[in-house]
Amino acid sequence: MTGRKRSRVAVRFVKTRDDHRSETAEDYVEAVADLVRLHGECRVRDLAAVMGVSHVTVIRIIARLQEAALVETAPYRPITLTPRGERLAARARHRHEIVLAFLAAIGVPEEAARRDAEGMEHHVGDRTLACMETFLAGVRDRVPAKERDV
Amino acid sequence: MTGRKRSRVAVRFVKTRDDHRSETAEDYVEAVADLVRLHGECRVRDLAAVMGVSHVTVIRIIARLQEAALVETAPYRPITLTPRGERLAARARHRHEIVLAFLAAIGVPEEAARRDAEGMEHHVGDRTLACMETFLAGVRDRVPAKERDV
DNA sequence: CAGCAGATGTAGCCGAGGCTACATTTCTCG
DNA sequence: CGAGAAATGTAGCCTCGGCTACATCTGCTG
Ligand SMILES: [Mn+2]
Ligand SMILES: [Mn+2]
Ligand SMILES: [Mn+2]
Ligand SMILES: [Mn+2]
Repeated sequence: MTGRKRSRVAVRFVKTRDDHRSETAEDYVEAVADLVRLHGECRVRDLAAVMGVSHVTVIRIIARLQEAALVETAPYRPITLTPRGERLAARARHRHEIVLAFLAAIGVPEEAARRDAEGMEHHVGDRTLACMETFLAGVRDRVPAKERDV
Repeated sequence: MTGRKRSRVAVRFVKTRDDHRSETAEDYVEAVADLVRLHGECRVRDLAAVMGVSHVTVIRIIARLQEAALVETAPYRPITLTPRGERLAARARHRHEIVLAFLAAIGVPEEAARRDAEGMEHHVGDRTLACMETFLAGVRDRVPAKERDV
């Protein structure tokens, strides 16, 4: 390690920074999908309220997501997902749900689980996700649906 | 004025952004502590190698951490932790170790666990951390040290 | 159907954290 | 001792994602 190039350890930090680069896209398409499902349409103001940022921040981010062909919008019009956006939203939601259910399964209280899952989800790789699913399946086996609450 | 109608959901995203603001400090003081323990001192080039960034990035970040009274350094000299920095490093390492051990305990392979833990750790709140520790204690109970491997 | 309120867009600021290119300092070693 | 290499620092550029202030558009409602 002494005075060498990029250490083996560095790949972890590079991966984490990479996760963060995709995080905004994932959270936004997920939010767009939710808003369309819940309110029929997704407006800039809705996203601003959900994400807890100003409408200006939303506008700039949406512009980039349109560049990336994840959303479609026109001036003063609602925001919709492209097929690519839909697919990303579905993947993001699936992973989000598993992480959330997993935290609940190990006993984390509802609200804390929701809060921590929002950040953790973006760092959960395929292997970890698979282990969470296996764990959840085990819990379901041991405790049949009838006896579970929530 | 713009963000008056912040939804209840927004607190999760605000919390996640907050986690990210403390992330750099946590990872850097942890790395400084590790390097001092392993090599006797921590130089800019070591941090650059470990974090996988250029030395310029390290210099700027270290300057900010010094502002925050977490590290101490002088031009062309090694970097050390202040008492505050030591405490933060200890907390960060403790949480990091638990998250890593927890992932291993649910069956995530070594390298994947190390990679995912590096990002996940910063989003693990006290409640979640406590649940992970409880889970680990349970595993240790059920499978005594001698029979555990991997 | 006109005006106004609210939604959306634009301009321009900020800090964090990436980078390259070049300047300066330290330190090793012949 | 005194190069020259390696380490460190500086200048200046970039993107991302925050923000406020102000401009413009849309859609209601009186
Ligand atoms: Mn998220
Ligand atoms: Mn993160
Ligand atoms: Mn760490
Ligand atoms: Mn980390």
